[in-house]
Order: sequence, then C-alpha cells, then structure tokens
Amino acid sequence: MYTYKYPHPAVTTDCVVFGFDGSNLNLLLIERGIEPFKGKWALPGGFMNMDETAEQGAMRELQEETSIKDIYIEQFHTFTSVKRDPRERVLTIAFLAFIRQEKYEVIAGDDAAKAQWFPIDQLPELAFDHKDIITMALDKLKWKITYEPIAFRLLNKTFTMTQVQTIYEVVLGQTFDRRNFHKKMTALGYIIPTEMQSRGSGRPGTLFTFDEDKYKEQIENKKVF
Amino acid sequence: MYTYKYPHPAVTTDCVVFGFDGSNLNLLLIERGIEPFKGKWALPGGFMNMDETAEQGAMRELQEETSIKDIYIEQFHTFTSVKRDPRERVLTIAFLAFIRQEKYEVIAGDDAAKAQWFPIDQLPELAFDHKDIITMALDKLKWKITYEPIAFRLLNKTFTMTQVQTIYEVVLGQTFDRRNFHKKMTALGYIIPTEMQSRGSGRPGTLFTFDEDKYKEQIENKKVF
DNA sequence: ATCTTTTGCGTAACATTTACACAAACAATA
DNA sequence: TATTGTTTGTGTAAATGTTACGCAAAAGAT
Repeated sequence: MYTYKYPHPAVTTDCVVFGFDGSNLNLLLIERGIEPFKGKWALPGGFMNMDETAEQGAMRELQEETSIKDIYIEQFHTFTSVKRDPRERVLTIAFLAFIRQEKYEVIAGDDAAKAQWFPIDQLPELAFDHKDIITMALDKLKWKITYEPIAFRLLNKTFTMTQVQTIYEVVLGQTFDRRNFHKKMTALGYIIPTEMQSRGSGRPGTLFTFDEDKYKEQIENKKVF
Repeated sequence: MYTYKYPHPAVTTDCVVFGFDGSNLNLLLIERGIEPFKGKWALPGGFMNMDETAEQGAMRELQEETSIKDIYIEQFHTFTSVKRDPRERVLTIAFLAFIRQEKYEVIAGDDAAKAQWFPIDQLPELAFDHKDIITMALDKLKWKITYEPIAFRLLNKTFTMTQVQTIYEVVLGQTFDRRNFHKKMTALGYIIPTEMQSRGSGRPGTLFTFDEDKYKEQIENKKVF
C-alpha cells in the first residue's frame, strides 16, 4: 500500500500506432483481457512505473502487449477528463507512432487477449475515451504529414513514388496529379532515386529512398517565413 | 491520508504565459514563496485537484498566483523525468498562453511571493526543470506563429502593421521587408483595416484588426497540400 | 505484334514571392 | 511658411513555384 498526504491520480500511457500495408492506413489495437472493458478493443498501453519516464512506460507496455519494440514514439497529448476511467482518477499520456507494418510481427501477450491491425475507417467499439484519442491522433497525423516527412516511416527503406502518393491521398483524403506529385517530391531534394526498379504490371518504376541527413540539413538552413 | 494499491505520481500543471509590450517578448514568472526552490523564480502552476481537468487546474493556479484569469491556454507537453522534483515523483502538464500584456494586471498571491514579467532573453535562474519547459514552449511558439495567427493574441484589438511585424521578427529572430510583409498580411484576407489611424512620428498608419471568423472560414475551405 | 498499364519527363499558363522604387502624410525644425 | 526627417501605402519587374495537361517509354497481358 502507498499513502500520500494529498490525493494522486493514476497515470497511464497509450500508443496510437499507425501502419500502412500498401493501400490502407491501419491502426494497432489490443483486445482487453481484464476489466474494465474486458473484451473491448483498446489502444496498447498501461500504468506507468515510478522509475520510468512516460516514453519508457509507453514503449514497455507496447512491447508487453503487442511485442513491438525499438520504434520511435512521440508524445502528442495528455487526456485528463475527470471520469475517463470507472476505477479511479486516471490520466493518460498519449503517444503517436508510424511504423513499417510488415517489418513488425504483432503477437498478443500479457494483459491483451489479442493484438491486431484495423483499417482506420473500420475500427471496432473502443474502451475508455480511446475514440477521442484516436481522433486527435488522426488530426495530428494530417498536420504532420503536410509539414514533416513522416510518410517514409510507414514505408520500406526503398519505395515507389506511387506508394508515397497513396499514403498522402489516404491520410489527407484527396487525390493528387501523379506527375506533379512526382516532381514535387523529387524537387524536395531528400527523396533519392536508387538503381533498383520496381516490378509490377506496367513500366517498372524507380525505387526511391528517404535521405534523413539531407532532410535535417535542409531544415537547419531553411527560412521559416 | 490517501492510500493506493500501486504507487501514484503527483501531477502539477505549469503555464508558460507570453506577453508583448510593443518591443519585447516577455514571460510571466513567479517567485516561489515555499520550498523547494524557495526564492527562485518559476512558472506559475501547482498541483492538480482530483475534481478538475488539467486545463482547469492550470487556470486556477494561474489565477491564484498571478491574478490573471479568463485567458485561452493550450496544452503542449507533459514532462515526466523521474527526478524533476526533489520531494517525490511529479509529472507536470505544461500549457502555453499568449496575452495582451497591458490588458492584465499582474498581482502576486498565495504561494507566490512576487509575480513579474521578464524579457525572454533576460530570464533569471529557474526552479525545477522550468528552463527546459520554456525552451520547448519557445520552439512551439516559433512553429505556431509560422502556421497560425497567434500574433494577434499578443496585440490589442487594433494594431499597426509595424507592431505585427515586430512580433514576427522578435519571435523568429529574422527581419522582413516592411513592404512585402504589409502586402503578405493584408493578402491573407483576415487582417482588416479599420477607419482609425495611428499617431506617431511619421505618416499615420492604418489600424488593423484580426477577423477570427474570416480566418476560421478560410481554414475550413483550404486545401491542405 | 498489339493492347493495356504504369512511369518519367516536358511545357505553357498561372500564381506567388522577392527586391526594390516612389510618393503621401505627418512632426519637428529652421 | 518652407524644409527636413520619419513612417506608411502602393506599384512593378524579375525570379520562382504551382497547376493542368500532353506524350512517349517500358514493361506484362493477349
């Protein structure tokens, strides 16, 4: 038992993990194995320990529940509604992640009965206020993809221009002219063509790669306004 | 006394309140009246109550310590380093605010010995990890001012174009061509000239006003990419 | 060999940004 | 009153970026 002079809230972390399978934007969810909301789907996450930061807690819980580890996560909002958990006062610090879906095998463990990818437009009923968290995460994703090269975290090391365009179109809900999109991307200077060619039905396309160093170099030197 | 089955962190809120006095960007700080860090300067903030959201807690503490109330605040990051408070494990949810400095009278109260504006480049030694919080708030401010019309929250209802430009120059650390800046701003469509004229040394300039409705209308219709 | 699909490149029209020039409207001063 | 200095609003040409297309090349399918 732990006692305090003043009341303290419990603190959890939750991860909104986005994946891309080539045509759909997907979200990683777990089925809750314990109450409350047992049997309902939820974001991977759980209680933070006292000897770890929120980031560390979020990554530990993600690994425990889905076996995914060693990915980059980014805090985006802390949800503090008074009655968001029926047990006691619980805040949750929410994180965003974008990963190459095929690179990580998802295996449920511990408190999670199952762990599974869901297309973003076909989500099941969710536990707690996780619907709100996902809504805010999607807004953040739309914002970030327009100003930062996060699409490439969802793709393999090498990718075709069509794959990039599909991500932008799925996330932003718009279509773009293929030829202008191609020019715009290559003009950025950090989308580098490689020697490899993609095989498919039509003319083979160049495989590109994202040059993170060149990107970082650019944002250092860019004018802001 | 409050007891829990598992350890719980304490949770505080902190407000990074920016003000503008016509030429300098300023930050609102309080002098701590109690330990730890008694006598050191700190961000206004304090422990969150169990029956309030983080936003409500932040605004309550801000009013208690500086008498400033009824302002718009916005959560930007939660700081979770394990040893950021010497007493116990304490997380802090940090908020950003931009206000018309002259509109609000700052009066210290309660746990604060003093409350005072400091130029952003002449901050005193700070308590806790508040230096880090302010650094991140400044980054966020630079990011936001380039993509959102937050400069007008720092200005009076009517303002000259020179005042707007000064804010952009101070925040971003760059200078802009006065004539192009003027055109760019008026071209936005939501910076409206009024009939009033500003009096000063040279030719009197138009007083402008920020039309929030027109701005909101625009972001609804804009193309994202 | 021909058709269909997909990719890469080109180009003209249009829009935006940048770097200035210049005059108008005031206060201060001679 | 006339001149000077300061600040503001508008104009404009050159450079740059965006948009809407046309077209041919390179593959698989028929």
